[in-house]
Order: sequence, then structure tokens, then C-alpha cells
Amino acid sequence: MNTLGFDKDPKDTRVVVAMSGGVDSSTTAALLAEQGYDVVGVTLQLYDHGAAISRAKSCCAGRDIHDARSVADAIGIPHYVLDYESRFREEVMNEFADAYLHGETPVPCITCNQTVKFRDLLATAKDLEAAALATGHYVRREPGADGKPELHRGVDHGKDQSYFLFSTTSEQLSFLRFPLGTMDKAETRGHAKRLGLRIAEKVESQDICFVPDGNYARIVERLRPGACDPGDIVHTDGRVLGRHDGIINFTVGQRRGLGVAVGEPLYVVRVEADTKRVVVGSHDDILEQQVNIRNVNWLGDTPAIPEDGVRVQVKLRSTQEPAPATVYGRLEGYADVILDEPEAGVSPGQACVFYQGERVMGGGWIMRRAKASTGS
RNA sequence: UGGGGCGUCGCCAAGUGGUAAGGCACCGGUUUUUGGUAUCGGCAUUCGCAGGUUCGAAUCCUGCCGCCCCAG
Repeated sequence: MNTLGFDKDPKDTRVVVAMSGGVDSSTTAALLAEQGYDVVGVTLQLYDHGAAISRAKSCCAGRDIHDARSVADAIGIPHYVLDYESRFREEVMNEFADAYLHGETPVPCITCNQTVKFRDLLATAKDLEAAALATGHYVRREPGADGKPELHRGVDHGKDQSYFLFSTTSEQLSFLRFPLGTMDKAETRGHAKRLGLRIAEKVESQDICFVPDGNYARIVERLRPGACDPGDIVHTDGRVLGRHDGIINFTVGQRRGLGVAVGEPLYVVRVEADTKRVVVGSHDDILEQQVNIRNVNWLGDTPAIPEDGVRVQVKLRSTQEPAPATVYGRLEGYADVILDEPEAGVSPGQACVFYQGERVMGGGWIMRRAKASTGS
């Protein structure tokens, strides 16, 4: 049994590595190559990088494609750049823009993982007759009780990326490998240095990869010209406090950028696409204890989420330790999550990811509440 | 042009003779492979305007300007 779990020699095990050009995926490729695997590097060209080429901190830009190629050359593996621009635009960028126009707050990284990467790239890897697709994500794939692989958090909870992978199916998981899941960032950089990778000191990627300067609203406007109108900023008590430049600039729980002052901090309580209103209120007004989700991916051992509930911990954002909750299965991919303690700033369009300890139990997409009671 | 009240940073607001609190907003940093949150820091040589009194005034006096309320 080799390190990727195959009962054959590494040199006879072909593995495709998704190489973004960053430290993590480069190191993943280099480590597997070092172990003697038949590594094939693949980099996805996801969007027109003309505007983003000088953006050093985003992933998959032109600069990063170049870096990926350099690393592949240095470690002596074949490397392919695949043009996934059109499908990325359709499935990730367009959905991203539409979500904002509907008053939701999307997580394009998850959409990208569940479509372009773990569906399309994974299929491509199979076409290349690879035994597995490896990525540089900080998550673990652990053998489960019945032999089927489970998804676990990265050992380094500070880098754990399981939030972005909740929609990974069991089938996909069986083909995926995450060699960095047991490492922390320092170890990864240590390997990168040891292996002489030029990108060893490269800065962390952050922000949305296709938003070069962090100004996501501008991208939404470019993708959907004229689709967003200004509207009122309304307090939960009914007062109209001011005007805003478009609902796409706001997300539930947001404080800064409202431009109105009433003495106490104001937070966005909800974003109404139909009336173009941004409703704001006090911090208490953004506390939510029930979260309704859709398009659930369930990774538990039961066929579905029990209707009478199962105890889990949930993340409602990537940078948060899981909080205790009970999730109740509903029909057709819906579920209701009841948190033990209310959470602030639960935003429609974001992901709710389930955990039981280290194990990722799946998750779903947060829906708008039917009628948010304001408590005023 | 009868009476009363008020005018301090974009908003609210403390300060009534000793040399401009605070909150909100805003700006910047940190944190973060989404958005957001959080956190740290910055933010009125100046108190409607003009004179005067005083060692010293946003605080006292005078005039002017503006606003609000009550009464005509």
C-alpha cells in the first residue's frame, strides 16, 4: 500500500495534481514527485487574467500559471494548462453575480470546487488515466468504519479548508487525495524550501481570485450591467436612515460602509432584493438561532439526515470554530439547523457546514428566512 | 423686531473661565483562500460670525447671522 492508498508502486500510480501556482499545491506536486509518483500537473485558466496579471495575492492569475509551470519544470513533471474560462464564467462568476443581485452573499470558492475542480477537472484526471486527483487543500481523507473515506478537518485548524469543501461527494472523495491535510503551514513551507521551490516564500492567496482588487461589487456590475439600483437604508423600527448605492454592496451582518450614524453601531439585518431595501438594526437584531439550508450534501453514515435531528457542530463561516447545533433533515435536500447559541450575521448564500469533531458531515447553503422577526 | 430656547468634527453629544470627553460615521493597519465580523490605530490649534473683558474664554459682555418653539 503506497502513501496514496494504492496497492502498487508509486511509479505506477499516476496522480493529477491541481496546481494553482501557490505554495500549497506546488508543494503537493513536489512531494508526490519526490515519492516517485507519476505526477501530472494541471493548472486551470479560469478567467481573463489581463486585469489580474499583476495581482500577486490572488490564485490562478497569469502570474500564477507561470509559477505553476516553473515548478512543474523544476520538479520534472509534465504540466498542462487547461482553458476553463467559459465554464468558470458560466458556473462560478455568473452565479456569483446573480446571488448578489438576489440579495444573497455567495461563496464562489465552494461553487468552483464543486463544479470546475471536483467535477470537471476530476473527470479530466480520469481521462488522463490517473488513479487520483490531489490538491493542496488543508483537509484530510480518513478511512471510515465501512471502508469508505471520510472527510476530516485539516490538522492545522488555522488553515483548515473543509468549509470550502463541504459539497464534496463520497464518489469524488474516493478519487481525491489531500497530502497536506496532516501538515501545518510552516511544515508545508519547510518542504517547499527543502525541495528548492521558488514559490516557497510566496504570500498567501486571499480574496476572490477573479476580483483583482477586492472590489467585488465592481465585478458584479461588470457582469450584470445596470442590474442593480440604489435604494433606502431602513431601520428595523421603520425609520428611513438614508440611501445606498445598490444591495450588492451589502451582506447580512455587515457594519461598515453603511454611512449612517444613530449613536450605536448598526448592522445589516437583511437585504431585500425586491424592494431594494437594506434593513439595518442593532447587534441583537442580527442574532439568529435557526438556519434553513438547501442543496444539502450529507456525508454521514445514515442514508440521509435524520428527520428527528442529529447533533453536530456547524460552521457558518470559514473562520469560526464549529458551534454546537442540531440539524433536522427535510425532504428534497433541505434541512433546518437549530443552534444551541444564537449566531450573529448569518447570511443567505453562505454555507453551513456540519462537523462531528474532526469529521465533516456535509453541509448546505443558507436560505433567506421566511420572515425575519426584528424583535422591535 | 411679543416671549422663550438653541447654534461644539459628517451625525449625536460632554464641557459654563484654565487651555476641546465620548459614541456613531469615515479612513488606514491586523486577522481571513468568500462576503462579513472582530481588533488596533487615525480623525476639531478649534467651538455660527465679528468685536470686547481677562494673564487666560467654547465657556463672561455687546452686536450680527441662522434655526426651533409658544403667542399673534
